[in-house]
Amino acid sequence: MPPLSSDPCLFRRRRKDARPAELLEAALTLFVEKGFSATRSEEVAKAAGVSKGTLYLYFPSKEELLKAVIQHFLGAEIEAGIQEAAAADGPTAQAMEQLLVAWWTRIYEGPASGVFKLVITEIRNFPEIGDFWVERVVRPGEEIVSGLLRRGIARGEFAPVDIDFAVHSMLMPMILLCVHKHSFAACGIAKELDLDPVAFMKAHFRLIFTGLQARPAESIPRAAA
Amino acid sequence: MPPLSSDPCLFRRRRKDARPAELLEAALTLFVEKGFSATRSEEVAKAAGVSKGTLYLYFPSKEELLKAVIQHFLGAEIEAGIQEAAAADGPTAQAMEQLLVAWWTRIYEGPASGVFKLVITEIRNFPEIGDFWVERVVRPGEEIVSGLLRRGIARGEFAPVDIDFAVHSMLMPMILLCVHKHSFAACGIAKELDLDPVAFMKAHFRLIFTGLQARPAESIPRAAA
Amino acid sequence: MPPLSSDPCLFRRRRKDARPAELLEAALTLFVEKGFSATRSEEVAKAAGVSKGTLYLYFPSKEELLKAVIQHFLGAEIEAGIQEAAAADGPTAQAMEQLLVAWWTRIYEGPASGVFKLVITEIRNFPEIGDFWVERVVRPGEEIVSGLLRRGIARGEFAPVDIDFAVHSMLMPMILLCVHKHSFAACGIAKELDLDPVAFMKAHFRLIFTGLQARPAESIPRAAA
Amino acid sequence: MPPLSSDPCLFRRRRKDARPAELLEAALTLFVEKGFSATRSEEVAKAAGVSKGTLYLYFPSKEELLKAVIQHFLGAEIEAGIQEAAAADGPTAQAMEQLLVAWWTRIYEGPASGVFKLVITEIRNFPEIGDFWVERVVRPGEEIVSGLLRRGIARGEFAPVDIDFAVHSMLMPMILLCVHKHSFAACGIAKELDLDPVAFMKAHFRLIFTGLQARPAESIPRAAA
DNA sequence: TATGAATGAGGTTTCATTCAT
DNA sequence: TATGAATGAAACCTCATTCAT
Repeated sequence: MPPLSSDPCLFRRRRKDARPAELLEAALTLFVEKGFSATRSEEVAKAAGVSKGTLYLYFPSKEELLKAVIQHFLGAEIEAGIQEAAAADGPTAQAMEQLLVAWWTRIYEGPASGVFKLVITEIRNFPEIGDFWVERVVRPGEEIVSGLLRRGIARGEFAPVDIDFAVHSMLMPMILLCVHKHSFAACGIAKELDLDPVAFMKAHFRLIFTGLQARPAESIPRAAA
Repeated sequence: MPPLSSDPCLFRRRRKDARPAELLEAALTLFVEKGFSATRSEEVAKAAGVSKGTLYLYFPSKEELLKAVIQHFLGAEIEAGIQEAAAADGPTAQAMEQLLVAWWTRIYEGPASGVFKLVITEIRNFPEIGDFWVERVVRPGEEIVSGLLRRGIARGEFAPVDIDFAVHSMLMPMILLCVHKHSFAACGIAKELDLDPVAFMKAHFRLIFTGLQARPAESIPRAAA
Repeated sequence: MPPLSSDPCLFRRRRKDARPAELLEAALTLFVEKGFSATRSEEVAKAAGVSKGTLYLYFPSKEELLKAVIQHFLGAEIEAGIQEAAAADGPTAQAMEQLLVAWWTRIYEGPASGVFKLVITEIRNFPEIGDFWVERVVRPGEEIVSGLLRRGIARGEFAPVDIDFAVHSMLMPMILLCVHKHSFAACGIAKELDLDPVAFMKAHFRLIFTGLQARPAESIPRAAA
Repeated sequence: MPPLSSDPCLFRRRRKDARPAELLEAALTLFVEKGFSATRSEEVAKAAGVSKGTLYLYFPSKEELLKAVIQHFLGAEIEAGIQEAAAADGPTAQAMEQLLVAWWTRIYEGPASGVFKLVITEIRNFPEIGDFWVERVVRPGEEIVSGLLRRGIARGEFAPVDIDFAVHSMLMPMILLCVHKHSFAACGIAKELDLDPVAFMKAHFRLIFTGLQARPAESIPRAAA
């Protein structure tokens, strides 16, 4: 029998190491569901299986917990997106569609989707959140898409549209989809109005790319035309 | 001589009649800014220029105030949209662009924009809100757009796309624009990333209509093609 | 047609004169039902058919209203009892029974019964009440009964018992009957336990008088006997 | 060596176990003194030596505290009375006098006396109280006395009076004595009118038993006789 | 490290009282 | 005289945070 005592308490040690992540997960779920103010810190502790006091061993205040939640859950998917974008190859529209659908499906289905709602909700109360949100999420995310768009325009695959506007036309519905998942969809209200998110993503990107690929002349007739 | 005396107190009466609207406006501003939970009812009262107690003469509880706020600020713009949509004439894309830009510019600039953020934030805590939100906002709004889209497809102006998806591609950025106005934009964060909302609306609708007007064959090449 | 205007406003005048009594009646009912603290002054006003402000034209505060209520409703029945007691004639037990049953039936059925509950409930919060209560109710009431008891003893009709104790044995159930009317009986709780109050009064006085008329020797055997 | 460590904190544990009783005692005193409505929950807490918040760790609301108070202080004395009544032996009047004086002296002197005033005062506001009051206090109390009365009548010791009326003639002064202790007597008002409660109890029961033991023929002459 | 009893500032709501009309 | 809108002190209750164990 191996000596158990070499680690004073392996089980406790494991629990201890896992605690912060468990607390962050519980906090994310509850903050997204009820909002930061309406969530009691004891609820978070209980959802993570610990007592009120323990929460304060890991986070000095509820507000710090909020900031930690946002920092913890935003990074990974953006990083992954950047890597995959760099590897995108072949016809730009096709590559982008594949990339963006895969990437946003992961975001939509993972915890990051909740962070969008949380940040939108709380940023005016805690503006410090804004800085790293822009730096770590907004700017990298936009750069992934704008880089590929620029490539498509440079190659003559896309019409020379305003890059910023096009990026927003592409991504805003993705973000709202995430927000929707944690507001209306989570209520089970108006189910007949619900979209299949992945099917919508595909249809949306195809519609946008169709618009980008059309020669301007074909597009909407001006009053003057 | 007109009968003046039927009203015992004209000044007080005027104040009394105006109070609910003043309180609703103050409440909307604060609820959108700080969230429902984080807004103290006394703050609302003070912002409306009355005392704590007066608020409760007009609304029986903070929660009822929230519901009244949402009901009060959503109706007008939707109604207006319906009327204008019925009058839309001429080439569908052109008519829609004019209609939607005008309509959403008004929504974006008026108090209704804040209601989107508020509803997204609070609907899970007060599911009763959902019912009239769907009935009075979501469904009418979608019908305005889907009706015109169907007309465009019937006339052969648009490709026969999935109507629901297209409606969402068109409107989701509008909604997120409203939400953005009251979260990131209101913080003054990352100003260099801000869009001019009306210019974006125009570019967005044009991009979408371009996509809708293109014949399918022109659109994104499939891997199999 | 007689000139109506000789009295500026006869109807209003009448109302005005009746107001204090109407308010006092409403206040008594509500104070007895819910307690002084738990009764809102607006409720009293509404029950009397006037507005909150009007109440304060007649009584300077809620507390003064309470005192006025107690003063207003306690006097009459005691006065009447004294007069009737003086006129009581014939065999003392018989005369007392008739007097007491009639007297307490009126008290039980009239507003004075509520005042007992009210005074018991509130005297510790407003000790000023106590002085005139003792002077105007307790002492006169006891004197009516003790006077007759003394007469009965002097005439040899009753055994020479302790007068004070006998008075209390006679009257305490009367008072508790009044209190009961406004607590348990008013709830409709345990109806099968309810007594017919007048029948009980008769039975009670007869039992007491029987005890008073018995010669001591007949009474309860002592341990030493 | 006994296992000490199973209890994480003996001192705190002791306090925690004692808290409800301490709070109930403080609440009884204050509710009886000032009435339920007029007692602030913070006063109760302070009287029990804890802070406002602590009260709410043990009782979910002020109203639940009231119900708990009434339940807590009524049971013991009734139980004891039942036991003693069952053991009562010898001549019924003598046995009853001993039993009732001892029993009601304990009630009068202990906390149960206050509960009478409290229940009378609050039952109309909280009718739920009525059910267990009737079941646990009124009915058992009446049965103790009516059982012994029936025995006395069956043995020919008492005249065949109406049992219910006699029970009330006996007990109502006891109850009013308790109420009096917490209203007039507690004010120090009209001290010259105060009775010695135990002496009164004895005199009262003796008077009643004398009445019960007299043959009806001896009793009050009717007008018709 | 973990607990949960305790705190008390602060939130929502009520209500006695005032006062302009 | 009568009203009822308005006030703000004070009530009930919550909850982030602390700390003794």
